[in-house]
Amino acid sequence: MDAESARRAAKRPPAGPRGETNYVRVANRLREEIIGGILKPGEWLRMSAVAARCGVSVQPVREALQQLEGEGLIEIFPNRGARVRGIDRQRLIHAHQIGEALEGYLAKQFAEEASLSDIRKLEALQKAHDEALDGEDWPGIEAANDAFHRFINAHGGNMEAIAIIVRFYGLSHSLQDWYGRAPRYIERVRREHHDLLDAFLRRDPDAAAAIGSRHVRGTLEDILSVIDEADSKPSTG
Amino acid sequence: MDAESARRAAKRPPAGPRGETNYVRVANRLREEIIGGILKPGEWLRMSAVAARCGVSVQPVREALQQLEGEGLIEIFPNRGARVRGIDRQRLIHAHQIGEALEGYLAKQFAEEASLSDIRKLEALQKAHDEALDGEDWPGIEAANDAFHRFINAHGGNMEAIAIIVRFYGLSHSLQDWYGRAPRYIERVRREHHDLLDAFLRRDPDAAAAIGSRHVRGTLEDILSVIDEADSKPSTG
DNA sequence: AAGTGGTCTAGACCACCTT
DNA sequence: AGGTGGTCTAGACCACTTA
Repeated sequence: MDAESARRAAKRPPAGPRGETNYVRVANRLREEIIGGILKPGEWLRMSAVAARCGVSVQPVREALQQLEGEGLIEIFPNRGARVRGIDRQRLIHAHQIGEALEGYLAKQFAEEASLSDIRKLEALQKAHDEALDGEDWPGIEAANDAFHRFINAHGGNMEAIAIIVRFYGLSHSLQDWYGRAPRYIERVRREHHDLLDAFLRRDPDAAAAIGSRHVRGTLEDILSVIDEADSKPSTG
Repeated sequence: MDAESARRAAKRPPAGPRGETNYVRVANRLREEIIGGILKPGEWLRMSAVAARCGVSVQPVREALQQLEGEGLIEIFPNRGARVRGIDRQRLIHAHQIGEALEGYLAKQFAEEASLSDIRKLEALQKAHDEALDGEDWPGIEAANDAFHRFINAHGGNMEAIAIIVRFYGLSHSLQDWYGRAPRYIERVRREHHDLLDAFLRRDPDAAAAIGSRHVRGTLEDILSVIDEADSKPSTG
């Protein structure tokens, strides 16, 4: 007896115990697995396999996949199948250009509109980042870095812009384990965060925009150099 | 006999004559109708009705709707239904902020990288815009304006950024019939296009970025003032 | 020519709302 | 309770790829 039959025989708790439907649950699960790197870029998603894994029929899976394609996470080839969208060099560059434009804009907006107490809160977040850096606490570094940028970006309340940025970070998230530990990268991030804070305290929107943009551009350059290095000597495990 | 039965009885031209599947066709059709303003913001989409209208069963419609939700065009409430996403004031502002950031960035990039012959082509596009303006040829004005901006934005080849901008223009597209004909708006657009061209010819990326951003911001301000005006005296038909 | 796997339909099921 | 309309499953169908 397979998992599905067992589930169906087990009375009737399968369909949404709460307000959740199956296709939403499947979409959430696949989204997490893609962003978390469990499902690798380029990997094919066979619908019947996903359906079996989630204990549902194929149709809710199809709907989840359609949603994820709309979000840009996978690509569906009609009558062929679906696979996790790869991140080639071009797409990485484009994503970071978008991030450059948006994070520059949002940093400028923060410089114009943030209160002094907002800036103090941001300083506290950066203090946590500095401490994680000093302790070489890698998960802590990533969390503190995310918190720092999220505080700036979310300040104006533009949820749509944040969604775009989050999606773009999600893209390169699976790469962070590679490039994220280079000492030069780490120290550039620390310095630029402090430069940003200075610009905010000086109330200098143009400087904040320039630093915010350059911050993202620097990340792209670091990633590309790590990729190129790995390409030239693929022996390194 | 209903339309669906008739279609199925008619031999076998229903399923994709080419490489097109039904859910793709339905998604494209709904997307066009939403962006084109045929389906109004806030309107509910009953799945069985859409299915009947497109001559398919309800399931391809569901998949199309999931995709459109992923793209942000509609919102789906599980077990309730789907409706075209409304554009409230907040969302309009947020969309234009994103456009401001991206179009500024792309104008800067164009100023840095475009060849002289590219700029000459852009001048020709603006000449067409000017002539449409002088002739008060409203469809021509809109087409020429789109062509002008598309030429700048597409120059760097960042398809993802263009997709975001197109989506954001699609949002306010249905409003253009209202605000688009105000003489002051029209003349501002003409002047700023020429300012952009000047900045490109001077090879001044920073000026191009500033003008490109202000161009979008000006559009937002015009739209908001028209909306506020309509709000304060709703008698105008 | 068979196999694999995506697509579509019909109908059952069930959540939510109305009476 | 009944109605409306969204959701799910099973199986048929078909496009595309193997021999």
